[in-house]
Amino acid sequence: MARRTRGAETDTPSAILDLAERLVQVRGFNGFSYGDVASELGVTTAALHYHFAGKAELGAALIARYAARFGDALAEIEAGGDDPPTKLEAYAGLYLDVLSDQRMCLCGMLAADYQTLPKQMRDAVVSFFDENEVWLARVLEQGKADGTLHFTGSATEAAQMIVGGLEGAMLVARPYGDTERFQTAAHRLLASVAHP
Amino acid sequence: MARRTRGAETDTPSAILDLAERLVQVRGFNGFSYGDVASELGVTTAALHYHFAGKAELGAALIARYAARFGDALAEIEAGGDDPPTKLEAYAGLYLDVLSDQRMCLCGMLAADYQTLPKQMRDAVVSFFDENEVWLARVLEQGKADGTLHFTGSATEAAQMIVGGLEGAMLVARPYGDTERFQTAAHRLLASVAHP
DNA sequence: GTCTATAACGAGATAGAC
DNA sequence: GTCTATCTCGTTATAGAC
Repeated sequence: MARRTRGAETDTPSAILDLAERLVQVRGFNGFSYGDVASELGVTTAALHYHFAGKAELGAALIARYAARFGDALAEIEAGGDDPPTKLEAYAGLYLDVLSDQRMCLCGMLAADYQTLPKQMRDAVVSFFDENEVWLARVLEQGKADGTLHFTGSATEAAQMIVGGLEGAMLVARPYGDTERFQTAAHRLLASVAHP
Repeated sequence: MARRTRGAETDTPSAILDLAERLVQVRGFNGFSYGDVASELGVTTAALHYHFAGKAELGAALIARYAARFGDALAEIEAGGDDPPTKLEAYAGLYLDVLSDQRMCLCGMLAADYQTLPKQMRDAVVSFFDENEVWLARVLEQGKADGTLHFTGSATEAAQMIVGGLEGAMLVARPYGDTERFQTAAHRLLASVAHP
């Protein structure tokens, strides 16, 4: 047969990215190796080097795919046409989905590893946060305009607090293995921009 | 001469802990080696193994010392006798001090590395967060009682949000190299338990 | 208490066969 | 596109001299 049309993880590069993504989200960028990915995939590390020249390139590809997927999810929320408070809930839901899979946000994890990352990865991590904050700030402005949200200071500042707050809630919830803990914190964070 | 009475970092074990602590806070537990500490200290790795049997023991000692120091700082804030809102500001100030030194909170960093840590370290990380939350919850209760703080839900839930929020604000602020960003987020977090 | 020496292993990477 | 084989280096750890 030729090759699957849309089966997502049938090709090797995607399978590598899937495995490496999970490993980074669970163990950190310095906590996994080419060998880990190769053995889980049932190939040798040489095969990995064929698809991704080195760990830096693999890491950069991971962030690019993750950011694209996250961007798609944001666009989908936007297209939903719900009111701003509901959009914020949906946004927090994206984080909850990741945490429910026992993972940390990829870029939150890489933020911890930041000082050890190759340049290309560093810039991509910062861009991820920038994009999230721009999207959130827009939703917050919408809410302020239509009266469904109420907060002091700039929308950007509020957006930065929400991104940091959600990342931190994930970070701390994981050692406790407690998604409830995340949800409670997330609701409190969102409530802080919802009440007059 | 005999040996310094209180010069803090004159003895080798303390010097090892100081260097290792900074390395973990900057690079993560899987981002530094005995070799890094040894070369910075000007000794061999064999000398390190004399003082700390292995990386797991060194890591456990790091958390124990860090938690003790943090506990002392909390007791000092408590002893200050300020009102609850001022105590919360002082608490956030502890995080700012760490971040201003270009470091992540030791236990926040280890929370990211959690899945790769030896058991003894895992338990100590969770205990650190527990102690912080108990202390914060007490301050929040005080504030609620004397009318200087106002929040919905339990004090423990609010405390968990604050700890997670501050850790996340640090986590994200570091890639930006922006302490202002942390401070703005921290003030917003504290404001969410301060206004009626 | 620190050193030299060395063991034992794992990690990232490459060359060249198939 | 994947393999075998190999290289080089870093990391943790130990034995024994000083």
